Amino acid sequence: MTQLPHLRFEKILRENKLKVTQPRLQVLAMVAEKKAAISQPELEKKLGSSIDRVTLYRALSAFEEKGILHKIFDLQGTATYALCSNSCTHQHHHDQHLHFLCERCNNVFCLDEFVLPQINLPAGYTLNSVHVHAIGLCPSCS
Amino acid sequence: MTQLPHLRFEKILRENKLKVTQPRLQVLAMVAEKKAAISQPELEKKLGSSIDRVTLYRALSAFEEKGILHKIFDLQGTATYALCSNSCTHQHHHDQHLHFLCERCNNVFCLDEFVLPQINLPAGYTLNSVHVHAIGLCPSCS
DNA sequence: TTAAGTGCAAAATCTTTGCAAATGT
DNA sequence: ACATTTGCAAAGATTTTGCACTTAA
Repeated sequence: MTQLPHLRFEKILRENKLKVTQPRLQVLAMVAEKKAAISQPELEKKLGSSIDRVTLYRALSAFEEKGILHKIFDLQGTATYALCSNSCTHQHHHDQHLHFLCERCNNVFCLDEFVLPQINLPAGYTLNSVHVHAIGLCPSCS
Repeated sequence: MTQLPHLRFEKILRENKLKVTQPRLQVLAMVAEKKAAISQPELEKKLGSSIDRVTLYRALSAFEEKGILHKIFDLQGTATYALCSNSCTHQHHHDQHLHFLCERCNNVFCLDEFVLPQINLPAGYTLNSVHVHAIGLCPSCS
């Protein structure tokens, strides 16, 4: 967290046996830069023609597969991506997630530090993880 | 609930100022028939060529707009649709929702009757509604 | 050196739009 | 009779695939 971003991303890529390439570093930097989760179209717009659309798709799926990013669907059903926090181990990754979806600006915020409540299910269901989407207005839009 | 399905759907359509047409009745019947939420591709497959793909899209968006169906995104991000329960007023519709997403069969189950827990948010956020996605194995897959 | 990753072109999906014909009230 | 809805064709958007060239290790 305190190291230079560039080195941090290199480390993440190496740890996941992915080659360190310009496109991947650019995508990670752009995802990290925004406080909220970012969608493929938004990334594409911001990256302009510096990397190919297909490369972006492939980078995002590789990152998702490795658990570097996690994918959240916003209110319109568009996939958005956010860096998994440091505390987000592979275990934890599939566990608790609290996301806030703003109805006005449509941003998705990950509130990892907030603990989720217990969920009770009918008999017969096996529970593996819980995703909570809180919907309303974010601080900027309130 | 006790009336004939066909009449029930006619009533729903009339109440929402939508004309009672064959395509709409077919879609509603098919959604009601399945216990889990159903996706557009699945509906399209089941309906075969009896109604046009475009008509299906339009029916689904009309129903969603009127609050007749609600839309849930499954684990792959595909939109699925389920009938709002009778107790699902326009108010309530935007409130509490507990959905179970099965990792194995990928079905989405609405567990409307289960009460959602209280969610605590950081200062600055205005909460309007909460969607909980419980993920695991449904009774058939457990 | 060589396996992995990139970019381009093209295919495959998925979703929307325009408009004339058909249908419900 | 008239506004709504449908079906078709076509456009637009999104995502995936194949393959030759490039690049990181």
